Amino acid sequence: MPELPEVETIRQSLSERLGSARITRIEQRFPGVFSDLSGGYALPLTVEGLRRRGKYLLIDLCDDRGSPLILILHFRMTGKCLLTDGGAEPAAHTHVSLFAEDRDGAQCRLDYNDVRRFGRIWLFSGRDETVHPTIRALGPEPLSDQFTADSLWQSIRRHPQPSVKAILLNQAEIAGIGNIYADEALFLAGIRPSRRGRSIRKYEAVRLHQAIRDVLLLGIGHRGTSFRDYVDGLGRQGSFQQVLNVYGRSGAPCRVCGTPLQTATVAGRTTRSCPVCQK
DNA sequence: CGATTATCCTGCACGC
DNA sequence: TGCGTGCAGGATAATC
Repeated sequence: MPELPEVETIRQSLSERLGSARITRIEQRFPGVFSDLSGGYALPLTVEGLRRRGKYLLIDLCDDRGSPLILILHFRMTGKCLLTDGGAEPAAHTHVSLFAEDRDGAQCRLDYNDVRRFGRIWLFSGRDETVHPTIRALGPEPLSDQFTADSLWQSIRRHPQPSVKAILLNQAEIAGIGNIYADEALFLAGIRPSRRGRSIRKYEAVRLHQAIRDVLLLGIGHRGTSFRDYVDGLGRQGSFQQVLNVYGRSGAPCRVCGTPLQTATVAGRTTRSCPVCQK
């Protein structure tokens, strides 16, 4: 379930080698995962850089005629990118393979693998990721200056009825938070996930804003959370799962007060919290 | 119209 | 051991 820190780590892990590669061939196995321009481009495609927006990985490309293109990936739950020398056969459930050569002329291959087929890949002409309607509708990047305590406070005020967790998961309000980092941020902020937006006070929004930034930066620092499936673009696990406070710790003692952590369904998602530390 | 719920999809843990 | 069941969850469609 790659969220912002995982997608950022994937971006970093792929940047060095893929960031200057030339894609010579695209092989598509399972139809439906990848939607391209129906061949409206000329191979090879030169990679000009890798960016991220929310949970989306953006790969800037330039085709053989000099036309800019953008490849957009969303991993959803179990999507993975794996960059290898291409010696081994692609793993099971590999839906798309990009055959490429790196800066040194060495062959490499980027496999998109997704056992549950929830993830999607799009190829658009141009460089503007906002041609993708969902990306256009995304809220601020939580690690940018656009995301402030006041912008979070305004987001909460726009949604008095839904739970504060639902607001954090709403990509149109804040981009990139998923179930793991929502639970962790709410724990750090000392706020019960089921609290309705209308019950949140401004000082709590200020705390939550700081907690969101802290937990995302911590997640990136640990190179992501390898709780179940996640590995980066070179197949390496992250380590944030070792220091999670609540996610996946139902019934385990709270690291702060020792009370058993509780589980509930909030915003349609399994939600863990400390009944004592979170008010 | 905003909020909530169902749907997609497969591997794995679990109980009997 | 084998089999059935439920669960994981991001975005979107459907429904309330």
